[in-house]
Amino acid sequence: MSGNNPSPRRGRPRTFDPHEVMQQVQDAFWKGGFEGTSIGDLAGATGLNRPSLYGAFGDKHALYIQALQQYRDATQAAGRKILEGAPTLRTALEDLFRAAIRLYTDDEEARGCFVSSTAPPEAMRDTTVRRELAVTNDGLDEMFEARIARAQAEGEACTGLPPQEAARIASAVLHSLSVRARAGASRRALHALAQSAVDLLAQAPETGRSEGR
Amino acid sequence: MSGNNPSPRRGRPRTFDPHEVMQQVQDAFWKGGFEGTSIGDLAGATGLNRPSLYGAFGDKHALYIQALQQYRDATQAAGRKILEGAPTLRTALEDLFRAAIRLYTDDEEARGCFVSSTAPPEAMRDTTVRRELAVTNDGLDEMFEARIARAQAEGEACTGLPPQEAARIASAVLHSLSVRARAGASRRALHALAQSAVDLLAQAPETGRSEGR
DNA sequence: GCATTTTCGTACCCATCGTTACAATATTGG
DNA sequence: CCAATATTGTAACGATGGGTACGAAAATGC
Repeated sequence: MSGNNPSPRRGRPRTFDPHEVMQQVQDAFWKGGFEGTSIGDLAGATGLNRPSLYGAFGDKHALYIQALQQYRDATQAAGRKILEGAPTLRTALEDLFRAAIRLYTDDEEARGCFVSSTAPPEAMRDTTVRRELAVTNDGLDEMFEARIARAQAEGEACTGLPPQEAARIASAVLHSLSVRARAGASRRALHALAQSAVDLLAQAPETGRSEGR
Repeated sequence: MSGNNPSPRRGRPRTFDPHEVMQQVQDAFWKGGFEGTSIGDLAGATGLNRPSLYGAFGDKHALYIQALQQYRDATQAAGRKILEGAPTLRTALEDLFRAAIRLYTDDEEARGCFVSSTAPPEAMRDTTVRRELAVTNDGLDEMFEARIARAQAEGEACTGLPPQEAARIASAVLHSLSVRARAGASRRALHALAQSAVDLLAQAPETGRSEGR
């Protein structure tokens, strides 16, 4: 309560903010993948030198795993907030897909989702990465399922599919948006796919179908 | 007509079949990705040495591009045949997704689709890879669209979506099956996702929905 | 048999990789 | 002001990366 610094540790103080550095590490891995990004690239992206990275976060593999986790925690928390904040399932899905497309095509760069664009090549030889990838996918499924179950409880869902299955279709759309964004697809094309999926997953109850647009 | 060899070229003859070697190259890249697979790995997988690989196919990048193209040509030709051979859209999609799942989980290995598991990390820095990825995605979309348009022409489709949009949802399911397979999802889980997608995309015309299973 | 052509295989080149030793620097505790 | 502690930056290590030079080997054409 008295000092402003919560823990003034002994020794020379750090000249960087670990969370900010991890964000820059994530961006570097996002562009080049795990194997395609060297420690030198990470040092350049963060502004600090190799030994500092090792001292603060561990080796390259630990750095990458932490980046995966930080990305998953941040994006899925934001996703849940978007889904919960929308009044209807249709607008919830529209808002979430719109946010995803913005994230996947930021800075006019075709970068896709960080996890599903960089983790798969490592997942076959690296069981830790594979587990992180699986946890990320499961998190997406559960995120959608919670919102779809709520819509059904409110007498709104009209898919014909149980919430768990509809949720996995929604995750599938995210997977596809990522691959297509990474391939350079236009935002217009990505939005078209998202809108088709919304039409399929959140058909308005009273009207037949394909009324909203 | 006289000689059995069509073109007995001069010089020492090759001791390998280029197409078979390319298949082994593809398998090696499939497991480790582009950056994660060294020329030494390729030499080990094919049984021939580095200079022979260079002489026959070019450098590592050219090797990878050729593997991408060969995979796309083979899988999409097989996919078209499966789709066209099925009597109804429902069975067409079921057969194709079943074949994809078998391909993605071959040998009990969680390998996913070769292209969408290995190309994305390179696609941001390598425009050739990005183009190959885009061409592959477009090919998938067109493959599905042709079959869905035929179903609609036969008075069968009942999605409410135009064939082009429904086709892109079907491609999205393939993208997701690949990521999930690479993450180690069980075949049961993959088949469940595929079945949900079929129920959504190929609802039987007379019955309401979710009748087939 | 001999020149020509193509492939094979060893051996090597240089750059870069991930990682770490070590000395200099900057802080805290007393 | 001095010991203790933690970070910083340079410089180096061994290993491995992609790519290639070059002579030996195996075929054809004459």
